[in-house]
Amino acid sequence: MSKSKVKMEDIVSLCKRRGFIYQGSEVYGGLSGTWDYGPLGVALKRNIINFWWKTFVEDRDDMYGVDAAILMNQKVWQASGHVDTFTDPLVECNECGAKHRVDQLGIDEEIFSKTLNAYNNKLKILIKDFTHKIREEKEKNRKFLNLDTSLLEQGILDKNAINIIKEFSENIPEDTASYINLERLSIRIREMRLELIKAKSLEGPIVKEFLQLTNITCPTCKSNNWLTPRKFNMMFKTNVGPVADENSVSYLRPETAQGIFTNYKNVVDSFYPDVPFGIGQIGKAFRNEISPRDFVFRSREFEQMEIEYFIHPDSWEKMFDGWVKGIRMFLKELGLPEDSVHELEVEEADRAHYSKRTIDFEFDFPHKRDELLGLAYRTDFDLGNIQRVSGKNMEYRPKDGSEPFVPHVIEPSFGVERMIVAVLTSAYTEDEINGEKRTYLKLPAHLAPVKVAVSPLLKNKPELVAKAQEVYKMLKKEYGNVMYDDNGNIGKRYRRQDEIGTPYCITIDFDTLEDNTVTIRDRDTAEQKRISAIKIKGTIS
RNA sequence: GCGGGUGUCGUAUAACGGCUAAUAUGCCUGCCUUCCAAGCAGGCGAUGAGAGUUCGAUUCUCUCCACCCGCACCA
Repeated sequence: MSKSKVKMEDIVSLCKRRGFIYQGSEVYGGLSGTWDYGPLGVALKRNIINFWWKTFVEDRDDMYGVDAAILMNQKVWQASGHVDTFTDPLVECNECGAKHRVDQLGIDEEIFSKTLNAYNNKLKILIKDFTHKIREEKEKNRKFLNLDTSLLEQGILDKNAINIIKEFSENIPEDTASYINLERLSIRIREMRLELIKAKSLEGPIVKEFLQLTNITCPTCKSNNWLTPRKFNMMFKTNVGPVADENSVSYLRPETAQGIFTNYKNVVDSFYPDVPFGIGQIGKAFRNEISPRDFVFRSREFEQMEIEYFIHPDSWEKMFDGWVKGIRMFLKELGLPEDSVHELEVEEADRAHYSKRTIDFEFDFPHKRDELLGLAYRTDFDLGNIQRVSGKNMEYRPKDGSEPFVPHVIEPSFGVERMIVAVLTSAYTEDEINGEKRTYLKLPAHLAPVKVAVSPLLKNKPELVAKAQEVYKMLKKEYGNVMYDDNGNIGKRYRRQDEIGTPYCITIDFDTLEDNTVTIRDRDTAEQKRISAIKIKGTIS
């Protein structure tokens, strides 16, 4: 597996030193998986985001933008399947401590299901026994209290038993052995009920026992000594409003896509675009990753740029190919070398069950080759779910009167942070100028945080400074991201600008005062041209 | 989450159970400098957090936090 020759630590160091990216909450010792953007980082990020938006939304006739709320109705995440699929049952190995997803340990489903049935039968027998014993106690006219009334409410006990217990529960209990036994039995029944419910989602003691008995071993250390499997939810949970109860539960969105699907109908109602059309969105998403890693590559708070492209199911292959081409072009303009980008067809077994085709675009990152973005054909899975759960019709009615249909979607999904790492990795370059090493960022000009730096050749010559200020102000007005730099000597300034990827440096010297020409220096070649000051705008792209 | 490693000025490194914690670079002020990190003078700036051992801890021990590597996990 290939990876970049650029070292992540060099990029991290440069990002910190030059004000691109800092550790989140750094003064307090940091917070795992969070990163803050400094002045140059936010500029780079904005440039990437804006370029994406322009390319895929603004410049196209078939695209619409939205910006949905991060907090959404909890039904969104039930309908999308995130409440289930983002709740992974994990089990920890008692020998080596490694954690594994229970559903990936190779459990035989048939045997497991039989086990659960057997357990359920055992439970039924206990309940029968319990009911029977309560009757006996009544006949002996014994009194008892504090039996678990939730068993009654859940309909586990039959009506007769309920009546019997109700009748006695308000009376003072007699302290008898049979009473204690009954109480124990009721607790046990409740426990078993709970265990059974948990086992169905692959957690709890039943699953633990099952793993031991069927001799399922730890993939890491091959031992068969497990702790009790429990759930790990990747979604950040919170409560909306002052009362923290089940109804107020919400989640920070783990992906932005749902904000698009939930607005699909709104956009159609407002604009009634012809199919195919797409909705694009850029925004933050949150995932409580088990282990954030590799600088900003995998963090707990990240930004996505996503499109849901709504199509007629008959045309999906053609549309899919169109997106592959569009993405290739986009990546090229970000300055990513073609031989560092790899398109990986995701096999059926590995892709989401609802996807008929997925391509991962991978990149040779400093840590390893890893996923940069994904392109997935999601069929009508999402709109279908919304239709089912909300009861609202999601069909699209073609203007030509042909058969209505629920549109299928093609989803290109970009991670902003991954783009940034990829762009920095591609841009990070070391070479030599006059025998001296230099480090510079070979950023495409349209992404550079500073587009052009303006310097007076000497800063103790007022006439040069005045002229340089004049040129600086003119360019600042035009481009915005222009820097005035009079630090140290001219060579130093060039190197500083090289390191932050400024493509052009303009120097005002004594000739400028005479014929109004300046020198413009190219970052990559370090070559200079002398041009008329009024032609600067036409020269820098 | 496990195992291993690391944590000292912004960055990269050094040192030490005790004296003012060093060097380079960067940064700030001033001087100088006619095109690729020149020079001079002055200055700012650090032992991740907490506890313990000790007369004294940046150094030893423990806990926590963060990052890096491997494993595992990951639309």
